[in-house]
Amino acid sequence: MDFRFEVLKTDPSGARLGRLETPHGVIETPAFMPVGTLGTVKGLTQESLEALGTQVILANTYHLYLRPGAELIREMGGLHKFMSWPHPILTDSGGYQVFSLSDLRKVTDEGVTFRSHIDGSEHSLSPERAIEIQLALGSDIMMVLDECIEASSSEERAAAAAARTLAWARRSRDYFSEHDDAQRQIMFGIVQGGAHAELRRKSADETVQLDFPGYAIGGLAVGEPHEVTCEMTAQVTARLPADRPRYLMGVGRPEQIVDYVARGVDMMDCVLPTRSARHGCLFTWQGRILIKNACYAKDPRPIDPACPCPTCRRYSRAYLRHLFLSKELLAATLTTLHNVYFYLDIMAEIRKSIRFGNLLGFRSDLQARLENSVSESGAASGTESNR
RNA sequence: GGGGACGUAGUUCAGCCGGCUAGAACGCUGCCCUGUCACGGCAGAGGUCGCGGGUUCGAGUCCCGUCGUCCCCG
Repeated sequence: MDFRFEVLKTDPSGARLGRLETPHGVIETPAFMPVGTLGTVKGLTQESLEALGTQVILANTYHLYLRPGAELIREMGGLHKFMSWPHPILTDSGGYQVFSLSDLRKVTDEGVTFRSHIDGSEHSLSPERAIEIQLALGSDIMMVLDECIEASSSEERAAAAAARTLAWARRSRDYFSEHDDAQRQIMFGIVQGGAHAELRRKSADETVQLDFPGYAIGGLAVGEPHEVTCEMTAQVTARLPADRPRYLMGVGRPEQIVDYVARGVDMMDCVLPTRSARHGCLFTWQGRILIKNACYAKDPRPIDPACPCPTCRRYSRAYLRHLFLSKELLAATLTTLHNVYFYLDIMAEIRKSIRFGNLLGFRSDLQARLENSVSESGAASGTESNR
């Protein structure tokens, strides 16, 4: 096996500095994984991702299965080769689509039946099939198929989804162990349990029994308050083995990420930096900028004067706003470049602060900076960064 | 000189035989986005219907005048 995870240092907060070796390279943790659902981080080239220092990206089983198809990607030599990304890739199983495409699917113990959002055709995804597809894609880390539910779900509903996810995890593991000929991939189990602490603990314990090389925490940040996300995360990480990576799925905002890391999370992914960029919301060390706002029409400054990213080195807010209002493609590219850089930068700072045993200090600094800028009414304040 | 069209939000236009609290699209302003169906979603501001008379219970809608724009014929 070319996989190895090691925790290099633990911060007083509970945060962990680590490294996850994969056949396609090392992931320094805590890590943020930009989302590239269809084998592309929308708006960016692979060269750009590399230049930004992206360690690992996330792709999606359900979407790639529908188009261009798992077999095609296998024939093309696997996803790494197909998309020319020789670095680590994590594939989500399609479990989230069980949740987000809810009006197009039907869930049973056997698996999920979907109607394609592309052409309406019917497809079924079983735990085994999800692994089979991910074996064809050849991702470094694959996820078991799980059932993600609404944050407001009752205890009964959450218990049922957790039980089903556990049963699916067992089937996934068994199928994987029988079909993993190349042994170049690993699989993570997923903890569910809704917003119910007792269920979260139970799901964590039972999933750990199945002995996965890493564990994900799913079904959070789907509408519940941040404090609840933190509490559920803490309940779970307290029960996960310390020597395995933990992946909190689908989070989060920059200031929230620190809180998750402080609860022992090693990996995260989120569409926020990429989707928000395409919708004109830019993250900076001084808070968020809504670049479409009129106050930036004649603003010659970059998004963040302290940011060394390719966009901030060269382009003004006024120009970016113009690109946005004109619906130019370059708007998405330049803003995504910045937001992804910012997220990776935050992670680098987080790792640095853990190395110094001071994540909580970093956390309060960040909080203070963000609050300061908000009180100056967000937008046009010309404050320089103190980084 | 004669004849004919048209003048309604910033823009392009809808408003049938008179009953509207005058609409749409785009634009404008603001907000949202958390394992991506979605360069998307939501909300808001903005009009004395060219102007002046008249008919009518009631006129953006009908009549007269007037100003403006455009077209056709001399």
